[in-house]
Amino acid sequence: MVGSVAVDGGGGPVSAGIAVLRRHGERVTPARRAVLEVLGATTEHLSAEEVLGRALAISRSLHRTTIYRALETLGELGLVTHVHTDHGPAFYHLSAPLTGTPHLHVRCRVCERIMDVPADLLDDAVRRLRETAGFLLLVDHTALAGLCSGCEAAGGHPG
Amino acid sequence: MVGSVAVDGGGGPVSAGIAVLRRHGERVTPARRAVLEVLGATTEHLSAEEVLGRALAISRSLHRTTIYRALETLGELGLVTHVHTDHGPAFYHLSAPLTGTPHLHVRCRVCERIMDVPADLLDDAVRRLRETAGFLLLVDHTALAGLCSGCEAAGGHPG
DNA sequence: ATGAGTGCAAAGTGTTTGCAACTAT
DNA sequence: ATAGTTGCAAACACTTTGCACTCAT
Repeated sequence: MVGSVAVDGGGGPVSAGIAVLRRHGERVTPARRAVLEVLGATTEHLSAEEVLGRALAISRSLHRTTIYRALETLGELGLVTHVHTDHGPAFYHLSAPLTGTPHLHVRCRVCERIMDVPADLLDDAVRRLRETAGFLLLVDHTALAGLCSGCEAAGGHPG
Repeated sequence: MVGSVAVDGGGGPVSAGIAVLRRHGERVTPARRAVLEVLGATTEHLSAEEVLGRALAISRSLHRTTIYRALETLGELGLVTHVHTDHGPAFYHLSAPLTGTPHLHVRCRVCERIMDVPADLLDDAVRRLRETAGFLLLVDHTALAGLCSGCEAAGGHPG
């Protein structure tokens, strides 16, 4: 059930997300509500495990599997986005239409933190690859790896 | 045991690799030899599982674990490189000093094939991120995802 | 001979699936 | 009422680890 999302109508990302669920005939369950609340309460990028941990504080009886399924559904509706990393889990956050701040991600190999980077960072690469190989780069679900300035200064190993 | 690699002395990547092993006091075992032969015989990018399959044709009694350990050792010596993908396994190939053809990788989300792309594809992004955030992008071990021209034409879903 | 390398079993992560029970509509 | 959701257990894919045994040096 793929769909598009409307911008936040003013009631905050949670109610905006719930409205989208309703509009698509999806049920509004405690699990989905909790996931929206968790992601709406932070600008961090959370792993499924972290979402579960915080969601339990809201709903108390949620299962890990349910979190994965809620994240999947919300993702299909365009409410939630995820980034994959080379090692370790995927990280989730509200998608740009809800937050209004599109961005890409990089991840430090040493401290493992996710950093937001400008949405147009890879535009040059996208254009080049389209022109030379006809390959359509989809850059938003993959975090490139590297060393943040702090870890590089500390002599961190590239891994 | 991190090390640097010498260019191929003319005897092909396998003997060059063996020379590097010796130079570093690493043992030259059937497993390591087989892995070098497998990767030296193709320009494809192989998963550990595929390396195992082909290596068994050479040596007959190798274990999956041993392949992972051989790939790790050869990687530390700079002989073998790997790329991570969003879903699915990592893919291995001889590193540029042995093959003489440096490149990066992208992967089609539909047909799952790995494609080589120019080594300088992300230079602009690397420079921008260094200048604006002091972040050192290490782009060589991560395959960006996308749609190859064939699968895009066929209406493939971005997944 | 001796310690690095191997085979095997087992565990470890992160994620998905099958199915009966539940609940939002 | 009833289909969509959930909880649980179990499987899944990929990779790593512990330990006794073997073989390259």
